[in-house]
Amino acid sequence: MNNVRWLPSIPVTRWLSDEEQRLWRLWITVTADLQHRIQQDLEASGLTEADYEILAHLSEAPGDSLRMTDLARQTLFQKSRLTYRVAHLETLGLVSRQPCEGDARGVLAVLTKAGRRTIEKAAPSHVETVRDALIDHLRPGTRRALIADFEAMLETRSQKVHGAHHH
Amino acid sequence: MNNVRWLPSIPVTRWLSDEEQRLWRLWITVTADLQHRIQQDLEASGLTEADYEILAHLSEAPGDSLRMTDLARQTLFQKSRLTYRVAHLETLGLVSRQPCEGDARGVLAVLTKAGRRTIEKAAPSHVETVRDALIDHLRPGTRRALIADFEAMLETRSQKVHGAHHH
DNA sequence: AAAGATTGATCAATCAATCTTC
DNA sequence: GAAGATTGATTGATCAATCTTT
Repeated sequence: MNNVRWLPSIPVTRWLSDEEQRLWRLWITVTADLQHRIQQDLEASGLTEADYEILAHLSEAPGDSLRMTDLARQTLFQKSRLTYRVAHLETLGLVSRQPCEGDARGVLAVLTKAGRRTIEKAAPSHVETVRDALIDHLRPGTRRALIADFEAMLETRSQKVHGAHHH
Repeated sequence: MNNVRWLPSIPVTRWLSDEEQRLWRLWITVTADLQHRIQQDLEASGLTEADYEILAHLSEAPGDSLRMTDLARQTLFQKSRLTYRVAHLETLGLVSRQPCEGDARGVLAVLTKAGRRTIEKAAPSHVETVRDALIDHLRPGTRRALIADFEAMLETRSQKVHGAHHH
């Protein structure tokens, strides 16, 4: 697998070129600004970014519900974080917890009617924020190039992970 | 300034197209993964992402030092967050606080020798992580396109902010 | 024992005061 | 009073147990 292992192993740091440096700084700025504006926008609905993500995933799930583990996978949250956030959403009346049919260990997080109203009310301005802070500023060519590079990147990654399993 | 203000103001939500949606999901995934791997990598040096940023900015500043306010501006941190993080770095012996010449209100954060050793030790693998989780996966054309779009975006933004000042 | 989920303790981030110096 | 910086209180995130069911 490691086809250069017989070459002298000199740990040379490949520092960023001026252009790469510039891109990295811009990336940091744009990302920070994007996140900040998303948070600002969601304040009007009394939601955090994490809360919005949870509600969004539930609203797209069949039966407006998901098991905690599946929801954790989709949102990329840790289990404990999800537990705390869902508990919070429950106090707001936006989500309810229900026992899981056929598996007494499981817990189903279900979007309530108030939860659906909330996410549907918050969504338009959230999308507008994402557009205004990112998407609308990327030209069609940039979008296509990014999608291609990102997908190739994730493809490489999943192959690496898969490859690591049978060493 | 608002050249469409005489048009009927129908608040139509411009939902994301399939391609835009795909890009946005990829962006979220890539960004989350990038951040996660940066954190993982810095653990070896006992630093958080925030700590690294602070040390990095200090190491590039003249005299290895910056006033708290300036450091906050550069890192995009809030003042109180910076106070807590610098206090922590001080307990680690990586930064020291010194009174500010000529302005008794100011506090100078100064990189110590241990601080410089730490950042110089952490930097190579940090850069490698940034490359491996992002930069190296963007083709030259994608990089140029991104830089152009990002810069145009920030330019637009600063004009808007500037314009808002003399309403 | 492994999977699903929660809890307690700890650390980090945020917001609204507060304090000092300009 | 405004700028520079810190503090206290609160909320959020994380990690290592813990508990139950499979």
